[in-house]
Amino acid sequence: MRLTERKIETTLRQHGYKLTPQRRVVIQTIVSSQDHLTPAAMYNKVQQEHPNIGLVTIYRTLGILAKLGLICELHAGGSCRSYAISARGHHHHLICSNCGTVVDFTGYDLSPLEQRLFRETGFEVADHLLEFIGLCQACQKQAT
Amino acid sequence: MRLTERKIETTLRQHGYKLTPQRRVVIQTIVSSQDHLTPAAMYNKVQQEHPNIGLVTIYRTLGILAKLGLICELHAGGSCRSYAISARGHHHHLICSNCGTVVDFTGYDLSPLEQRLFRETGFEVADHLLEFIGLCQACQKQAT
DNA sequence: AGTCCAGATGATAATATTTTTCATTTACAG
DNA sequence: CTGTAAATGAAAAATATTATCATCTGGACT
Repeated sequence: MRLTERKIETTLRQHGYKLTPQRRVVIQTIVSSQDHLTPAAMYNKVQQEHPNIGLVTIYRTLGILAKLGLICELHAGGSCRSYAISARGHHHHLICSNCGTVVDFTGYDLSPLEQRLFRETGFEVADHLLEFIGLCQACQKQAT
Repeated sequence: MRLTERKIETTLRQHGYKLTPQRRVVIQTIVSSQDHLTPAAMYNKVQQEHPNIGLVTIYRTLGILAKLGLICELHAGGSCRSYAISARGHHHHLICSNCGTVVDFTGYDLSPLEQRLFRETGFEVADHLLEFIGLCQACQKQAT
């Protein structure tokens, strides 16, 4: 279950951020996008309807949303500054290498592995990065 | 077991790349480094002993080594253009968020999960990205 | 050891990306 | 409605990355 526009706006306010029209546009754009967006890609999308919104605002807004955990930074696609709307709770991502579609999944627990790693290496694992790259169903058909 | 200088040099030759002194320096630097290096960081290291090696060469060499799978691109650290020497065969990384040390580990198989994802989402998974971020033993003690 | 040439290098320029600065505007608490 | 702290856009600055090109060199071949 992905976050809704409303939920994101509430969270922003709760953290003392103002809800400007520009921020609403950025939020709406990322919520309604199935794939992940770089700042530049989002700027292009946003420009079509709102030519007065600057790239800097996109950067700033994406930065805030990422800091609050409302959007997720993806690495497996081309760019490393690429964001997708977040799901509630802990989850991981499946990314289509062809169309960029991002699908979330939950229910995979890495803590047994983290414990193994602690025993074997002494590393105290604090976080992890897990993404899958492949072809979504639609793009598989297309390739046939 | 990490790749050795010799193994990397052999592979380079096998692929038709020349073994220049500059490339030797880059290889030696990354092989002897415990942590991951960005092009800029490697440039700084290399500059101390070899002030005549240009940053462009660092970029080019790291690009080649990455393409041949001799070094691994890491994302979990600060930068997304950060490389560590590769281990033989399929493996994953543990990265210390404090000192940057990279430890490889093997023996963790994600294919059951990939199969589950295929059943549930229809995604045909081709690759994955798995990194762990935490504190290595030395940095844990230091923090105490 | 000497020759040759595809490939490599470094300097420079060009391009792309991200962050800073700052005067002006605006959301929203009171 | 007002005051103010925060946000915005434009421009500049700082970083990061890639392309161009004249020159140089590793290594295959004698």
